[in-house]
Amino acid sequence: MSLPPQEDMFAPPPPPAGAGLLKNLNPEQYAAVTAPAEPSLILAGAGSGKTRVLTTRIAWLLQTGQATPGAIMAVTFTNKAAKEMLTRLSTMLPVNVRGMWIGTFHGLCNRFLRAHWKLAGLPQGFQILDASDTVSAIKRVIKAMKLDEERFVPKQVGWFIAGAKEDGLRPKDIEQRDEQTRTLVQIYQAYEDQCAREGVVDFAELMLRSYELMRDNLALRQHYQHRFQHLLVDEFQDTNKLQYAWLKMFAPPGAGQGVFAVGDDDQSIYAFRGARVGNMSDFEREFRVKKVVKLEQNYRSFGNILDAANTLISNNSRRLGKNLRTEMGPGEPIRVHEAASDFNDAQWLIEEAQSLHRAGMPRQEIAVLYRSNAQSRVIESALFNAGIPYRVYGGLRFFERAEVKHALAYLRLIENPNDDTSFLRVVNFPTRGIGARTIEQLQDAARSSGRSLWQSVGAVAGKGGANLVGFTQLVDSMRNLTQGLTLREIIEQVVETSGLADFYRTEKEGAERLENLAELVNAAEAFVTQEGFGKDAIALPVDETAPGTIAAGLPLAVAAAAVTPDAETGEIMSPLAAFLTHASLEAGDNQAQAGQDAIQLMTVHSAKGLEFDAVFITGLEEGLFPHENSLSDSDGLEEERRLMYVAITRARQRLYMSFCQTRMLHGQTRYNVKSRFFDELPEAALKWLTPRNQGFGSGFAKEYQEAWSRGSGLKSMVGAGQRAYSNEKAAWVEPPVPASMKKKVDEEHGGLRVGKGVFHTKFGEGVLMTLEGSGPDARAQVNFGRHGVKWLALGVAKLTPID
DNA sequence: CTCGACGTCATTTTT
DNA sequence: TGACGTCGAG
Repeated sequence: MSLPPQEDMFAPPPPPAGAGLLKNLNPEQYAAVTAPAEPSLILAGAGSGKTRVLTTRIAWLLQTGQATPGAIMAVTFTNKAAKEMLTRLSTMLPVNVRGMWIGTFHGLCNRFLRAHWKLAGLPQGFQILDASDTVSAIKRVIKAMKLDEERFVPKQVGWFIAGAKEDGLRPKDIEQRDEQTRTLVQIYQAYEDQCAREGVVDFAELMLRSYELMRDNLALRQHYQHRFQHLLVDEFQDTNKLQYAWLKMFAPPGAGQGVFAVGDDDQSIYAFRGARVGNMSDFEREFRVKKVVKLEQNYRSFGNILDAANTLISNNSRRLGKNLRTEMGPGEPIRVHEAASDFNDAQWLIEEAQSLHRAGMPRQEIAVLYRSNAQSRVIESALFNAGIPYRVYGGLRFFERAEVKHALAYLRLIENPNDDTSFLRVVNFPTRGIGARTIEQLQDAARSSGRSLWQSVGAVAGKGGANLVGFTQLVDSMRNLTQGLTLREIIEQVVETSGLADFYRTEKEGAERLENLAELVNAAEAFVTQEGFGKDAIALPVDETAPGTIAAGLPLAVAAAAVTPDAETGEIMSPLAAFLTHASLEAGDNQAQAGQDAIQLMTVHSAKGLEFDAVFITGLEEGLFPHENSLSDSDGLEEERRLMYVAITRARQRLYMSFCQTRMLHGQTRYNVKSRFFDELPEAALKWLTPRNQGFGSGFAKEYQEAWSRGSGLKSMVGAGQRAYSNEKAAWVEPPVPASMKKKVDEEHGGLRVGKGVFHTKFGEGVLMTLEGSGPDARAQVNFGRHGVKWLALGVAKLTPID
């Protein structure tokens, strides 16, 4: 390892290289950033400056001359994290980002396979199937094999295949114990053949194919192991078996020098999709990590919040051990609220959120977290009725939208007509008289000849055949028309020529879809102009030291076979192909109602990595959180607890936890018991907004516990719960209504009259039909005509009287 | 091909 | 409850 240049002994000593970078680091962070180039495991607690440590480490390695950009690889799970890293890095140093390999596992695999497509046995312009493409491809295989889709559900078969790949298993490696497995393996094999024919790979294939190539090609492996002196891994606790094996392939040899793994075992919440927390301790053992650095100083939350998090998580066994601390003081207590129903809970929540907002907190800084997506509905409708802007995460993403996928399918066909998935998607969209029979005939023809649908068009005669030929001519003409155009022009051309634009222009709901297609053009433009990722993807794996070749050290013969760039431009992909890859690899933002200041609604899972001034954790009920499906084994419960830990540690200043006695779930009312997690929190950090142990009394809880220990789930308790509820209901006391709130409601009440007109920000004008209740429970029934008859809570809905 | 009726299902999810 | 997929009728 090279050392910083020697000081001139007569000159005043300059500050050591990299000193500026290290200025405001705490001792733990400092130790991590400046760790020697040997395997390091950094246990980074929530809010401990993990990203800062990672990026500063890279900057420090570069600035002290310990590494060149080309010797650094940094891996993340999400595009967002990768971008964040690049952005921060560029503020620290004027670095040549191009030479570094910073990206997601899949992004880097793509980069690697683009460079070595020939060795990997892939076509040069291979395209990537996203999750839904994969399912539909598998569906086609199952249909072609004439198997029962009831027994072989495409989605589940997809899990089987992805699971196998993530265990590093090809069809031949799978033990076929029973008939079912035997058939699954046959499907797997047929699916692989189909992918090979069509020149496409799925996400898991990106990983597995690169892993195998590294494993089987000594020269290549030596090249990369020599090149990457420093391998940095983010969110290490989320790696699966294959990803860990992949990392070991790239790790510099000699006990894995320079592998810098950052993770938090307490935030491992993805076991259900194959993540192995165990990789952390495996890494520690296999790489002989000398010293684990723990980042325990938290810069995000106040003391009560951290106390809650620490106390809760201490109930887990099998931890690497870590305790967060803060210098920010205890702050406010955690506010706990019990509601009679999910409806009431939502009303309370938005009233609370509104008062935070009135006190000056931006809505963006308020997050509502829940365990499962279904829980968002009540809250959404309450927010909607009250006219409060909100944003729900987790919806359809940009590149997953139907109209966008249609446009991409045409673009993919231009690149590769043998892409049957794309062919089927748009062969009759917009409709051009090609029916199911015709397509079936075509599929039969293709199957028997082992060719693609496109290649089999000629073989299908008859009335549908002519239309099919028309379709291929259309795609051919698009290919001709777009020759030599810029990416932007190509997409504009295709959207028009394909008939998509006209289709959506006539469609009554088409305006938004047209906007999205216009947005696709913008995205393409941004992709081409963007520094870093975009250009990298196009002018790929050309080594920074000698354009057109890859780095020295790789034997010539391998090099020649490995990288085959365009002789003139050095490009190995067309901008279009690169953009299509980008579209598969990055699904885009969940751009719901972006722009305005809105309350953030999301699952606890999607909140990981985020932070907010105020956080509401809702639905803290047994069976929901922890979820009933996770209770069968202790691993499941521990993961739920980690999930709760993640939820708690999202909050900076203010944290609310709420639960309700009854909840509408799957069209049935469920009667709930508060979450066991309340028993695992420090009493001193909590402040109950509602009287404790009201509502459901111990009677119900006991009955519930008994039912549970008999092995029957919560579902069987619905009847019993009902009885208990009606017994206990009389004991329920409404919490005292703050005078201020009462007054406000009364005032609003005052202006409204049954039978008179009212105005609502979302529904417009309506007629007030009924007024009932008082205080926070005051409700109004309003007929909004076109929008129907609605019940609105006066505590939240903005209703103004009109004459 | 389009539309409506009916049946089924219901943690968590990135790439 | 409600979203989604499949199937049959027009």
